[in-house]
Amino acid sequence: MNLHWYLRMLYEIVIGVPSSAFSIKASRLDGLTSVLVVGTMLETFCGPGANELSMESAFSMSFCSFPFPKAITFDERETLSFHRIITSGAKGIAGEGEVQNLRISTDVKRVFKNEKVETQAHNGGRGSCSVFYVMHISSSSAVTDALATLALTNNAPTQIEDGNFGCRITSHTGMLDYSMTLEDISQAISLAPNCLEVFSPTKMSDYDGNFMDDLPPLSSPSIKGVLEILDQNNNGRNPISETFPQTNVSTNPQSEQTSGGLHNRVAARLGFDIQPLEIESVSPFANSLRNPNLVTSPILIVSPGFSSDDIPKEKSFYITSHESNAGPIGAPLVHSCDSEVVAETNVMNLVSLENGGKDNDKDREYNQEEDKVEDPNVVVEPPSRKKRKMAVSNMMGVARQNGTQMVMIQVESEEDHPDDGFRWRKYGQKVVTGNANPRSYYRCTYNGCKVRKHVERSADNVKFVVATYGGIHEHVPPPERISKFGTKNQSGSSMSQDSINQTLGLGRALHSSSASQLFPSALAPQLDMNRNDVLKTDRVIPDGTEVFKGIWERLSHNFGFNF
DNA sequence: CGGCTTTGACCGGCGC
DNA sequence: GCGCCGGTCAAAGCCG
Ligand SMILES: [Zn+2]
Repeated sequence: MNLHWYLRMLYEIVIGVPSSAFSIKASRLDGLTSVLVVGTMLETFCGPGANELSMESAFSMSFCSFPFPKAITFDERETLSFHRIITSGAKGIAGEGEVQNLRISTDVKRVFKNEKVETQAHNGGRGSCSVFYVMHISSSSAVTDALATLALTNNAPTQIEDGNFGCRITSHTGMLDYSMTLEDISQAISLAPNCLEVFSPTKMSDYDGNFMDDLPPLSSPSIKGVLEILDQNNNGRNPISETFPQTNVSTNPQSEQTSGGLHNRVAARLGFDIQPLEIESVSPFANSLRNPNLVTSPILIVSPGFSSDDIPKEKSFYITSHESNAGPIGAPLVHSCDSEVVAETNVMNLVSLENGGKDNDKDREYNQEEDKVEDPNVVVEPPSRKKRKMAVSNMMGVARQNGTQMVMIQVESEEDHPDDGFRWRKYGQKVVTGNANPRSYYRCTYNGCKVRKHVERSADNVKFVVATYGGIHEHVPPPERISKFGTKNQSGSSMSQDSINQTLGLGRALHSSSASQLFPSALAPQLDMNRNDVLKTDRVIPDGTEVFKGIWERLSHNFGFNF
């Protein structure tokens, strides 16, 4: 193994890439951090001393109470050492999780109709991290995809490390994510005595001061610096083998030394100090506000007065208050963004369209409400709406129509009526002006459920299917779907009422998921961790192309790499 | 026969 | 008021 290369790659990938490619400020602090490839999988690890990590959104699955096969039960999870859990609209990709020896892991598989697994993502971690962040999946997946691509392209050395927190990813998969709920988090907390706080942002301002978006530019350590650190760390010990178990997670964060801007900020916010960071990874949310081209999202906020040019024929689009009826948003789309390595269209943009001009008073009212729960990913982008829209691969929008909340989701799909977890009965079809593709009307077949939706192929791009949901399911998705895998909730405990309420979209508790905050999850397709066949609708993800390009350029420039 | 789609009729809101 | 249009109804048909 070429340690030199390894270290450089380590730095670049773990620190440099997020910074350069995504404007995610990050820094490498004391301790070992590694990136390696096992077979076709990329692995990243944080060594001893790590107490905070933001790397992989899929990790949120580890804390989910949602019943899915092979779920990691809370009491099995090595969460004891976490003293802080930070979520940021994270969603774990639908898939399965399992406990492997000495690590927490989640496996994510993308399974198509033919049952063939196309991509996989695997995450594993140990309790050596007392804190971990969960990045917005759209960004984290893009990052990890890029990293994986890069590492694989360069035949990164393979190394297996059992002892530490890490994630192993081949390629991110679907768009169907599970949203962590407060229930999940509270359970995690209850089982993580060292977890002093859970940061569950509910609106953009929650991130203020808690992430590095408003911090000075990252002062990336030079290669020399990295090597120096390496020398220090490697002083007599193998940086890789040294990583193991860290059982000495500090129980007294206040006594720990702080390091790093984010760290200081966090400490300040918390009122006490926390342990040094192994990695600082910042939510890309704020960055997306500034630079939508870097970190993108499939979410589309449709403002009142939205012109028909943007969304044909929807007469009344009003931003809703996005109350907190969180729940699984199943939008096949959105949030997850991940990565099918594909076209540039995979780069997602979250766009908040400006008012079209009419109903300004009302618009303003709605907008204000919107601001309160503004999704960090929302990008105000007045002009060139159409153009932006074209760049969006998956979108989600919220509107109010005829007094009922409407959620619009655009997802790439070959099927005219992508499966979203609920059962629907078609009750009409019409061709509406502005779109030669017929619009189909569906109503939820659940007894008494009033939820309806209409689905149509996008006039702009027939590859996309636009589904507009209205109403809230006051029930869970059809059991047959949930029990598809025939496994019971292995977390040992059944869903609490709150959890159920959230699932139903009735919950009023704040939700950790920004998406859930934005959208009445129950309106959207059910996010079902148990379904492997749903991912066919989520082919929208961000492409790693541009990211990789950025990485490549950076590597070439900094290190003279010539891949 | 249940569950679903198809499809023309119907209806109500809105703009002219 | 009239006609357009999006949305819905419901009878008929399809299918396993
Ligand atoms: Zn329903």
